[in-house]
Amino acid sequence: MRANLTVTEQARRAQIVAAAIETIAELGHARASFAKIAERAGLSSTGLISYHFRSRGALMAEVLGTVTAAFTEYVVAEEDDGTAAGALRAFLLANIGFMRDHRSQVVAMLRVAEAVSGGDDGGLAVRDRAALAALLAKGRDAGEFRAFDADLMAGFVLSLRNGVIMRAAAEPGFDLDACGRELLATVDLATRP
Amino acid sequence: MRANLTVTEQARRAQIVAAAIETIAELGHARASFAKIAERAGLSSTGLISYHFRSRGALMAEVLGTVTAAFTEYVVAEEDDGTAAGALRAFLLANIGFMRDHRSQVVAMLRVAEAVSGGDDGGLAVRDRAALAALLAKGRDAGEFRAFDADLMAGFVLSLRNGVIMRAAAEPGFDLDACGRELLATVDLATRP
Amino acid sequence: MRANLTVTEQARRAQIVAAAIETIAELGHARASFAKIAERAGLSSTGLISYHFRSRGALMAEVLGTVTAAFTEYVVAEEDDGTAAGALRAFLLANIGFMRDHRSQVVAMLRVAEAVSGGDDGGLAVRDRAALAALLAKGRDAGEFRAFDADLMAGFVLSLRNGVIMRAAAEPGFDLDACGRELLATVDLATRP
Amino acid sequence: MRANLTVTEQARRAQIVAAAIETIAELGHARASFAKIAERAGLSSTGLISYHFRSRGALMAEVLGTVTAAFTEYVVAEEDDGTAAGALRAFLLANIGFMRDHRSQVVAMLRVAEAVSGGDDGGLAVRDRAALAALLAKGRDAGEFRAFDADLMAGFVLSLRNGVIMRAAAEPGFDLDACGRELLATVDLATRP
DNA sequence: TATGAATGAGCATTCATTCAT
DNA sequence: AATGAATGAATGCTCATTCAT
Repeated sequence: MRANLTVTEQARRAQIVAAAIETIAELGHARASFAKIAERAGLSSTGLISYHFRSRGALMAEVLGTVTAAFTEYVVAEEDDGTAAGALRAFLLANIGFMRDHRSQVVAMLRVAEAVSGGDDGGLAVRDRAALAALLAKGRDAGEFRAFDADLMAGFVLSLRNGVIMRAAAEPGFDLDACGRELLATVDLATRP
Repeated sequence: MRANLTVTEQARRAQIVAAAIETIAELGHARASFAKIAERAGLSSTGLISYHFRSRGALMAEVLGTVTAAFTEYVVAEEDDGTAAGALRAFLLANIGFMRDHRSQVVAMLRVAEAVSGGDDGGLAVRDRAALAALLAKGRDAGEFRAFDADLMAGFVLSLRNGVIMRAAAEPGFDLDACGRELLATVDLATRP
Repeated sequence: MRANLTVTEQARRAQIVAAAIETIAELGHARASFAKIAERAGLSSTGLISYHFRSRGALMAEVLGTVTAAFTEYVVAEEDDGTAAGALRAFLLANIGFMRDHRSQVVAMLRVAEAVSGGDDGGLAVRDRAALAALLAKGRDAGEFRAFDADLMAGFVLSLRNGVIMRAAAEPGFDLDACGRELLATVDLATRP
Repeated sequence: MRANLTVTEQARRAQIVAAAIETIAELGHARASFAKIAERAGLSSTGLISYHFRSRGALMAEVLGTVTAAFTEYVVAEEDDGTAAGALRAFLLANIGFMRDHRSQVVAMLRVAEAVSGGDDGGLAVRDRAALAALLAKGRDAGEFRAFDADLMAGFVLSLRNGVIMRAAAEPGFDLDACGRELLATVDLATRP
């Protein structure tokens, strides 16, 4: 993580990661071979990918990390009124917005997360879910939400988000905004006291 | 096509499909090679799989079809009080029950669906979602549900179900019954008028 | 080891092992790639080697085993007058004779043994040396040999043999018979009481 | 060629050769890649090795030459009573001593010699053997040794030395001194009139 | 001199599929 | 219907070497 990377190296890595993201979003994790990624990136050899990334897993981890970082930055920018309910709404809106602006990244992220851990969205999801569960528990204990199991509800919310993302990715004319509104209403009804 | 299959042929296909299901559930779609499937099925050659299935895709389609048929049969057996809300509850209960009784089949189904179409649960999902949307629309128009977009809500419900399934598959000690109750309550709150 | 192998399989394996032996004898262990071995064997693909041998290491082990077995059979056929000194002479003559008749095999064996264990002739050598040391100790205790350290002397004898083999392999016009006579005389002088 | 090297260049070459020697002694010739050598030398790029050595073979030749030169210097320092038998003893003692003091260098030398020429110790060995054979012939003709074939006997002596070296390198607790005494006694018996 | 980036050939291995028997 | 042998494309990865700076 330390900034031992030169400018050129950083640029190449970013270029490879970007090509990987697009390839994974289009073909899925398993079919996104080094050859396909190199072709998309305009590299002369798959060896260059190996030169910049220790292994396939390291590249995938970087894909995950890159998208996660971009998403985190995006979420932080969302308005937040201090309530748990507001934070939940902001989280969902951020997801919808991020999906609209960074479609390939989001899809690639889900695809990699699926493949890496074998679960719906990987070991990463455990951390994500724990954070969301903490928020939900806080709101529930403050009386903003009904008495649900926070961990299960966090799983539900993430499942809904994942479903929306994959559907938006799969259906060309999908109305993301309308879906976002319906999603907000649904989650509100499911969580309000 | 169908009527051409001898009894032996049908038995062999079923045996191969069963082995494929278990292999996919354990290793995922990408790592479930013919070699692994043949080994689990006790076959002496991967050639036999190719002999009975035109291609890998055909085998995967059969896996999907087999699980879908088993699930449909399972769902039909559920009690149904004639209301849309009752049918929705029955659908969700059937899913939970089917997951408990046929864990490998369900997991394999999701894994294949993910990989085959690139969507959250494949082209298959479109048909599934349409049927569920019809049910939801019927209930909504009858005043049993609130005024939601039936297609979107169907997607939400299926996403929730998929999430529960994958989590139950991934976490050994997961309490499927408790999750089922929370899921029913959540869906009820999200859909009631 | 069990005879689960069909006739065809055994023939192919033998063919591949033979090609491997010639390739290793000519190029050495490191440069004897599957591609070179397959080419020499007239195979259409390196995949066929992987089909018949679990890994490169397994092929090399088979090479070692094949030559060892052939050598053992050869040695057993040598005359033996019952004395340790006679057995030692017989062992050396068998080595010389085997080298003359199976030059590539012997060279390949040494090359593989070198590479596999990193030593002069591998973990295999430990067993070989132990057996020879036992013979030497028996002869020494019976008064046939002088009072040497049997283990060290066994190493000396094997080193001499290896040197002769490698030299015979490297020098086209090397007079193996004359060398054999000199070797016998030398070992006799070095071991007699 | 030689006079063109600057002090800096010579220092770099020596540094690289030293790292190569240690790497080869540890991993063997085939696994001592430029990457591993550069890492051990603390170089930032394998390109630097290629910059200072025309090819991998040139580096290996330098490794051989460096160790040979160091060994020659070591041997020359040994006492010598003027007789051939004394010189032979001194040669063997020098080998044992050099092995004890410069283990990595000796092992690397044998490893490279094996790999480079395909012989037991390479084309280098021919020169070494010729020199030793000349000494043995002189002693034989002077009546110090028995009537052997000097060239063959030289090969025997070098084989014995190589065997001792590789064994000392491979076995951690090997008693080099005891082995040296046994070696001297054995060679004495094998060569005395 | 030295560096890091790039190159492309080469590696063993896995894979679904084909085919003769 | 079933087998095992064979095929060749594709995989991620390592390697010595080249080159612009």
